[in-house]
Amino acid sequence: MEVLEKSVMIFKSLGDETRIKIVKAIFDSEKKVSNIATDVNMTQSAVSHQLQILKLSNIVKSERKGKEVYYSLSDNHIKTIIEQVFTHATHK
Amino acid sequence: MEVLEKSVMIFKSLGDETRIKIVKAIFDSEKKVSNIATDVNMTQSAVSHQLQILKLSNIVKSERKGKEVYYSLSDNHIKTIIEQVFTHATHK
DNA sequence: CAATCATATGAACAAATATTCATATGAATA
DNA sequence: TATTCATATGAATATTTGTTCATATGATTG
Repeated sequence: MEVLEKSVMIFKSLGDETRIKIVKAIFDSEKKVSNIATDVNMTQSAVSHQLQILKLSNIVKSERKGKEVYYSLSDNHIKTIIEQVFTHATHK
Repeated sequence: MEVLEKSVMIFKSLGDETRIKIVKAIFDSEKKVSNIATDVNMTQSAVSHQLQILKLSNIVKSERKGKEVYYSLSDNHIKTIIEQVFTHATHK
């Protein structure tokens, strides 16, 4: 995939209130799916679907630990991007 | 509007191939609508609609000069954000 | 001030997307 | 190994979104 397409995917992935909430929920530390669902007040299924989208665009990564799957941000670069946008949104 | 909502708007606005192309077209210098339309190979109307979305989320600003309206990025912060995402997309 | 040029906008249609529901998969444990 | 727990996934539906077409607005110029 081209850089432009990938960039669009990243923006698109973050351009949804549910997904931004998910990202915020795991911003500082990994969480398992059921806890994320509680945090963002959505069904397990809906959250799982959205997590797959975030994963496909390399925004989050996952790690299975026994029965549970833990999700976290894929790297610090993503954090920087999100913080920048939050800052921009704050001052405009 | 809340910061989270505004942030979603910014991401959503940039999460579309047409709009990213528009943003790229005016990345270094302002351009009038008709020239943007030519650059991104779309109708004037479609471009104008998308420019309104970009404007609503404070990504671009506009200035009328006679009959023509020139669009440019609203500030350097937006540039930084886009460059960051492009960099991330390049390395993943 | 009528005509023309540039851009904006509303409505309609088509395409993309999010959520729900039912169920499948995968792992632990009794 | 049958059951239970946690997560993933497919299909269907409902909503959102992008483009087109027709036309409106705003500004220049003859």
